[in-house]
Amino acid sequence: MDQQQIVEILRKSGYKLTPQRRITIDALLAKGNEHFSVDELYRQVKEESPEVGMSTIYRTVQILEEMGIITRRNFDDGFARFELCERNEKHWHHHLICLKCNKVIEMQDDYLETLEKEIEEKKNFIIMNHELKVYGYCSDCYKNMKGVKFD
Amino acid sequence: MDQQQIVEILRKSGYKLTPQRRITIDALLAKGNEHFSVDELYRQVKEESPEVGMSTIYRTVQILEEMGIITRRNFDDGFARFELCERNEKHWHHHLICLKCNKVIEMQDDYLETLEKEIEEKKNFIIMNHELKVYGYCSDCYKNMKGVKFD
DNA sequence: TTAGGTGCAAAAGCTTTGCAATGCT
DNA sequence: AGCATTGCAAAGCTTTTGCACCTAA
Repeated sequence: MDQQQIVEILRKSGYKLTPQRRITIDALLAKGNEHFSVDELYRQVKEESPEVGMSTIYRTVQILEEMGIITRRNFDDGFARFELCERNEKHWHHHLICLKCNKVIEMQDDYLETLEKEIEEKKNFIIMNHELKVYGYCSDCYKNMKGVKFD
Repeated sequence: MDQQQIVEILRKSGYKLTPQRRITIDALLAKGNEHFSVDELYRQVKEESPEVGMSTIYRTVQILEEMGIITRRNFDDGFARFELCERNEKHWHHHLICLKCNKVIEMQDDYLETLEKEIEEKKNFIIMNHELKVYGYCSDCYKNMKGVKFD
């Protein structure tokens, strides 16, 4: 997703393209695929335009989230973080997390397509993104585990 | 997990069993398997003991989380929610979260059995628990959405 | 007895909002 | 021109903390 596409989506939705919004969009595109907090975005925007207010960033981020351009992620560190959505190449977040060594194994595949269709039909819910965390034991830890093993 | 087990865990960890804590434990057990916010818990506790302070609830919840009796869930709606841990029976957490009104729709079904088998085989990973969050728009919000709609 | 727990109120820290001024379209 | 948008400051929110008093063990 590039600037032009985002601007187009805003226009179609009846939002005005202000300089502040353009700079904010630039700033978040500069983050690439990395997640960012509103404050981090604010500081990056301020480098180019020091007069922009924090509330403008919050309001812009709100709109962009609503439009499905960015998604909110939570890392339980006290503030919300966001990430650019890749709508066409699905960029889902699947993680296998080992309870013993805390290793995080990333899953590239999207196993959930069938599941999604079912949810959209049965629950009447428009899916924009999802996040799956699987907790358990990686093979190494399981091998070396003392005591009771599970199945 | 019942009151006695929880009390036992507290005792073993050197925490005192105060009336406030006992009432709080009763209140969260009354929530069953539903998630609850600290405020919801606070109000339930107040029904029985109006003099209990909010900070006591916060502090008790903190301890219970640390002991592994409850788990924190974040739905990005401004406050933390908690859920009783079920140690032995697998208790999956599936939630549909509306990006607009923050409504959380719980999914009772476990759609992920096939997926699990695949992961265990392909990734050589012993699954103990998982958590799936699906973000999108509930039907009401989607109906009233301004501008571009997605499919 | 005494270390830990409680209630209150105030502080913290992220986020939202009211309002007058400003600026897209 | 008309109405959305902005910046500022103030308010709102949940959550944490300081402190004097209390209490379970």
